[in-house]
Amino acid sequence: MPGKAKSERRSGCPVSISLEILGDRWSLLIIRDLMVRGLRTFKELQQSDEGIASNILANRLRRLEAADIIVAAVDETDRRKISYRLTDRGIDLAPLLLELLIWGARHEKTAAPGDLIARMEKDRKGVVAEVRRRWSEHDATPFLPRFAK
Amino acid sequence: MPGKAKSERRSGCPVSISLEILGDRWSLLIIRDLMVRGLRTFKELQQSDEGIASNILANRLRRLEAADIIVAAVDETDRRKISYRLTDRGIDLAPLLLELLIWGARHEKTAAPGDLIARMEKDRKGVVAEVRRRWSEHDATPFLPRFAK
DNA sequence: CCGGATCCGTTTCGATACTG
DNA sequence: CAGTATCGAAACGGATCCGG
Repeated sequence: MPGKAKSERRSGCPVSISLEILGDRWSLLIIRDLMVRGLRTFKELQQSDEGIASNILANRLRRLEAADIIVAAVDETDRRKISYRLTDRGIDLAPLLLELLIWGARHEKTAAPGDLIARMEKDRKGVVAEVRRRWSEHDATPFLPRFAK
Repeated sequence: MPGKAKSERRSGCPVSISLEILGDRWSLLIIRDLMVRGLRTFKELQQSDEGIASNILANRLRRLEAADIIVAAVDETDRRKISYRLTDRGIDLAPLLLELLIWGARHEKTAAPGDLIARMEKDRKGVVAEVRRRWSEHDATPFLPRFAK
């Protein structure tokens, strides 16, 4: 790669650093799909989110991997497939994602399972614990069945 | 290929919509500066975050305003100044921002007030309530004194 | 087929300079 | 002070190609 070191200023606040990884339209969406929708493979992720370009998806996956938020591993059941999983760091994003989900449900009137969100809001800790439990057990069950298309 | 509308695909999940607004490196940073650092004016915001370009800042401020997350108003004390404030929708982002802060403090080892974060983590509700209280009272006091430069 | 890599036109970003 | 104007650089994203 020619020409790498360019703009090298950043505020030093942890939030900034986090946003250097998460601060784009796709990264958190990918994490949501992994965490909450139970998606695993490149193709599943590509078909979700209604059309992320394959090169962009590949780029984000590598960035998230480099940030130790996800890991790529050969699928246990199907040796040909690669499945992406959240690391502990990635799972720790559950509270953040939950709040994002809650905020979106509250303020964007997209057809979202309102009652489910309401339950989430009342039991944040329980929800996060549930996500954590499922992931530690390698349970691929989607937490949310599906969002409105 | 002509015929189809251009970029008209988006998943419909509230998270996606939210990320259409928040999904960039600067927006949440600006919100943080308003909410947590007590910054108000264009210049303050520009000098914070170590160098956001003025055109980008202007652009983001207008986007956030269009999304009804912030409002621009003539400063009460100084008629020449314009001060930006969070709307109710914006204030509702407090839990999200708190989680982002916690995650960053946990996983990015930037010089952050670790004990303060720890207290935040133990009393999320209290912190959010405090932010809400200060904003409802038009109290401009920064919640966090200052981050490491 | 799956998981990308490459090419390439378009959009957006961002640094600097400038302005009401 | 609070922004525009400009313009090169980077990112995006669609199509296509490719190794396993």
